[in-house]
Amino acid sequence: MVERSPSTLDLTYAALADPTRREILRQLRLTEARVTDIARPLPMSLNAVSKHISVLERAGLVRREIRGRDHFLTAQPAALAEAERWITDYTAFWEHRVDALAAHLESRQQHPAPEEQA
Amino acid sequence: MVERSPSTLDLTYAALADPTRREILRQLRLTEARVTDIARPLPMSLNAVSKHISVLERAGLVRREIRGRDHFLTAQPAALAEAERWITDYTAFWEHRVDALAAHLESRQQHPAPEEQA
DNA sequence: CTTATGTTCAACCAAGTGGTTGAACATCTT
DNA sequence: AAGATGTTCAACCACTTGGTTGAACATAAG
Repeated sequence: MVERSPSTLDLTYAALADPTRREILRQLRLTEARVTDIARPLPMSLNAVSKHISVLERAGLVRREIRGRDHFLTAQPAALAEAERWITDYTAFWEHRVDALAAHLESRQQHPAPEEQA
Repeated sequence: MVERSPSTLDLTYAALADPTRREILRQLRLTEARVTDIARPLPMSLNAVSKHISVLERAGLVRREIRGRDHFLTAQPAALAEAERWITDYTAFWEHRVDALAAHLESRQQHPAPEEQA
């Protein structure tokens, strides 16, 4: 019942967990686009797309610039940095362990410890 | 109503979107652990933790090995590869664009010489 | 055999998600 | 002013999620 507000990392990963939202981001790699432009190729209502965009916006992955009645969206790839770093740090930890294991095995192969057996 | 089954990427990002599950993964960096071991430091019931572990398992991020009554969990960092690649590919696209823009501006500023390549 | 330990299953609940439709609001065009 | 276009807001719905409790199941230990 503590209901803390979700962290940036939570929001980012949750936003990326939906294929429609990833598709929207992919669409925004090329250029900015209006809500309607983004919705056109997607197999759902404009309102549904509008909701997806809010999720992306809340996660900081997309920024909105209102010009007249049009809302132009641009992707904010920098917002992915934290999410990427979590994974790379995590896997880096493993690569270190694998390296250590490899080094250990190699050293044992070259100078076999007498009290251990393969 | 088409209700396709969620992709691996969906499952992975959804699994990472919860701080409890990230904490579980962090705990499993060091060594394998039993469900009870994982649950002990967490501020929720064992059953809740059991559910979180299922989510991680369904995403392939954790593997379970049953020995007697104990279920030993090990992290599977390789399962993060696809999720990481999506982000790196995405941001790489941007870095390319930024590089291209920088090169363009620089070449225009410096000289009519078309020698780009740092 | 009986009891304690480790884990899941099942039912429940409140809140969130991903979609819908219909209305409202804002702005551009005629 | 009137109409068309772009977008959000609000209500609704089915489903999922993250938590709970209580029971059941599986195995280890006395």
